[in-house]
Amino acid sequence: MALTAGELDARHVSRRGIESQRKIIHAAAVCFMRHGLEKATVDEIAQELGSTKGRVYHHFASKNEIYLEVYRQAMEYCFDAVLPLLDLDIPAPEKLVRMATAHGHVMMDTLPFQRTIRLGVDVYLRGSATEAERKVLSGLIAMRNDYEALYRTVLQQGQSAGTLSVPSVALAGRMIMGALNGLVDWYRVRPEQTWDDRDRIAASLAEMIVGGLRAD
Amino acid sequence: MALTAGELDARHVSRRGIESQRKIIHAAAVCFMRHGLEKATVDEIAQELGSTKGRVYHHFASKNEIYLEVYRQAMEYCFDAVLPLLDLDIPAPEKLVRMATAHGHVMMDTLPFQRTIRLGVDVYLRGSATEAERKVLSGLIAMRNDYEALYRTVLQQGQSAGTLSVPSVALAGRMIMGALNGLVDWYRVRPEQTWDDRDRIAASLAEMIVGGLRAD
DNA sequence: GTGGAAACATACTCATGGGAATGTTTTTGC
DNA sequence: GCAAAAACATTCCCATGAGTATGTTTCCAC
Repeated sequence: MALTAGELDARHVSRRGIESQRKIIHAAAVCFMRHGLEKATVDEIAQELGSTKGRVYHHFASKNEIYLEVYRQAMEYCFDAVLPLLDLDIPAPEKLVRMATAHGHVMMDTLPFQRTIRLGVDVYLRGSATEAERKVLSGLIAMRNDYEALYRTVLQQGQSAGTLSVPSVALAGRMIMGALNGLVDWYRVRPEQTWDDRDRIAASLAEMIVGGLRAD
Repeated sequence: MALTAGELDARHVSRRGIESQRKIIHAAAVCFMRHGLEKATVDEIAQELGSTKGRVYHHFASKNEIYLEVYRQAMEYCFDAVLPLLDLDIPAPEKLVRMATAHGHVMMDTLPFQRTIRLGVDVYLRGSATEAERKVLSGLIAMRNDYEALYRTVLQQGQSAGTLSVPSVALAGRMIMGALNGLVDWYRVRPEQTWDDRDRIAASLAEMIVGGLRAD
């Protein structure tokens, strides 16, 4: 399931090259967030790096490939933040709140990446993608589904344990994802904002979301 | 606040012309949903109508103008469905559930329009828009905010009446919108689906969302 | 220290699609 | 019923931006 970086293209190995790739991905995410997937040009991404197109196309075969890598990175951020929480030995409602809070943090901390995903998702790449690219995209969409499944698992556990009252696990999962991902639509980074400020947002949001699912 | 159709351009008046505009808007929404805002070409929109570019550009000055009109239409669908419910003399929690359910229905019934909004929102039009177009966009964004304010009003009423427990009205409003609008990301139209099926989705979703805000 | 490959920059090609210009038909006001 | 304006269709222009080809420089292996 885990798609290793560079699946489309196994040329790059050097340490410096990897670092350059990372920077390109990050610059691309910022540009995608600013101007959208199409309006953001490869030249602009290069400029964001204080560089030129040549550098970008040396590391990536196409703009699509860059987008896919941003997508993958965004998903990895989510998994890294939430996976550890699954092992916690706490009641399902509390675990859900913890997971949702963590997800909220990721949304705010990696905003350009998460925003990029929302901008196109499946609609981008339609037609104008190679067969290989489409396969990678399918894998990423599956990855996203796997991520949502983490929440459904806990929902199911809570339902079985009687700590949660969930009419439809699938629908509840959708609801949770929607409410949390909505963050990227309205959250704006403010320099003076502290971690505590963001934590209040994430925790409060998580509590409201899970609150509607608690068994009373 | 209410922006009348054709604000950008007051040429069109005839009954037939209006009808043609409506069809163009609808075809555009479908195309935008299918291929995204940029990938959807004006030629494709025309083809969706069984027509050509000439027709489209006779009624609209630019592709941007079409997008703005789709946006406005989407918002009108929302207002039309929810505004009447505000006069209902029922407790805030119940009213919220009714509003949320109605909104859910609109999301599913006018999917192409609602999906189009999410595809670009503020990010689309950046730079490549005339001053007039940007002003219209500002109005539409304000309209969207006014819509969310409807929910905040009821939230505040419930808070005051003690029927709701809302730590942050602003945040709760965001949460509700996010959870409901998320519908357009995963909902797929199925021919065999009845109104009752959709109502179960909308009602169940609404109940989960508001459930977390009830005063216990 | 030198050959060669990786890591870029520079300069080009070329398809695409928005929009304008222009022609043709249909409708409508009088 | 006849101008004339609206409602289209057809054709063309041209800016834009993805991708390529070809340099030039930097880095590392040996």
